[in-house]
Amino acid sequence: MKNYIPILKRTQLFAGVSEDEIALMLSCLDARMHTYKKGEYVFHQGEHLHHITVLVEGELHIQRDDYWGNRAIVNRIAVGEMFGEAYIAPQSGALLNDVVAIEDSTVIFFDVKRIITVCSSACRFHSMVVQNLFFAISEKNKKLLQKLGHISKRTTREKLISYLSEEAKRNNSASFVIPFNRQQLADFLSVDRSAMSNELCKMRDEGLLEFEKNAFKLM
Amino acid sequence: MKNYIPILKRTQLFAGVSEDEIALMLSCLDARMHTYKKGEYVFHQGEHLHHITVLVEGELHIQRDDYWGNRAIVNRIAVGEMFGEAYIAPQSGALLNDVVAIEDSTVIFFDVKRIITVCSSACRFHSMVVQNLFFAISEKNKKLLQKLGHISKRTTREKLISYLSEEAKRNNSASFVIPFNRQQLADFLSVDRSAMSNELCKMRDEGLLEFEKNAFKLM
DNA sequence: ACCTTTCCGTTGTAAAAACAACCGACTTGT
DNA sequence: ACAAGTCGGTTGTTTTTACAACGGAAAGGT
Repeated sequence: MKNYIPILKRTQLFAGVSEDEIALMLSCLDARMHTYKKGEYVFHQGEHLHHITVLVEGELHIQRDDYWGNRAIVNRIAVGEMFGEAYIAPQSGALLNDVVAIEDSTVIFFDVKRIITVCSSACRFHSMVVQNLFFAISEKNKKLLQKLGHISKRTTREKLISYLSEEAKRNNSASFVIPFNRQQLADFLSVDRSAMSNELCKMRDEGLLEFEKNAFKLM
Repeated sequence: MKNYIPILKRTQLFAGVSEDEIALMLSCLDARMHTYKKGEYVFHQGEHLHHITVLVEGELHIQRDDYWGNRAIVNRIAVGEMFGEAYIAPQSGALLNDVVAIEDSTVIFFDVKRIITVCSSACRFHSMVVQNLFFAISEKNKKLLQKLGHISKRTTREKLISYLSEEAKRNNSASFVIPFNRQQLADFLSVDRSAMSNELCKMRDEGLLEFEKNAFKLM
């Protein structure tokens, strides 16, 4: 687990905390590590969570399959990001989604109670972690609102424009690379892949944008 | 402001804090009250927030209008609920939505910095408020995920089934009353009102459900 | 080098949604 | 009591999407 301390240091959760302090806090927060093969499930719909999960290697998708097999990628977790903050309240019910490793992945679990219950003087940086978690959840909240902004658009074209505009803005450039292939982007925006592909090409033909694979350029 | 202390006591934010303690904390948290007439904007898209807003009277809608006038109700704030938790992080940018009073409303603003910076011993219950805010944001996070679950369904019927099923579950009954009229529900689910109305009636004719105004019964 | 798999664009068809327009019932204000 | 406005259902048309199926290019493994 110590190998991953440099990665933890760069996470939102431990921002501003030194590696030495993190090492000390690992036991204080009851940290536990686990690895998953590509395709393995980290969590299943219906489970009850009591931990914050930080991804230190690989990539996770939070996804939901409905009764008829339509898959929606609710979110994508990259190295350094975490999962489970939506379920830290005691009254939170069961997990609503599946969490799947789409690459070989390593995660570290932190006991929620240990985090939000400020412990003895042993953890001088504990309050900073609490504040970091605050900001992190708040940010994730905001991201969900943004995604909602995209998906609530009525047509595939509008969804694409909404998403791509934001990516351009986020990268401060009309050219950028998105972290999804076509199928994943379609799932993310909750539309049909072929229809979306079609719409993308129409937009390209109309001169709205250019793309090659995952690299886009807005005009 | 003191008139609303009983209401604050029943909010998530002040759960477990006595009215006397709340009264003491109001100044500690730099609480400020403001009233709005029906239709007035509490916040406009593009503003920067530094406060948590608690609604103590009336009703608010968080909504977004796109370039072409389509309105999406991102969320609905009832008395006792709060807004602004998605923007408490210092790196949070501008507000992405409008917040509108749809009834004459009264809100109380709390300075974010004052909340998350634990103050001196004067506020014995401060840490409880911090923990409450944690759970509240976490819960809101979860609600957004649930709404995403509805909206990411492909068809109007599926969205309706998803939403209504959840309402039934939440009320522990096949019969329940929803807090939206038809237009608001359509906006919430990001679909066309008439198409949705049509679909609802089809589902009724197929025996899937019954309804009268906002009262629904699933079969 | 060959086979397999994945990815992405393309096409045609059927289904569904958006849109516009209208009407009757019910509220609300005066 | 009347006028104006809101609300919800209905219908027909146009636009958009979902779905299924195919093929070529690229990637990956043996």
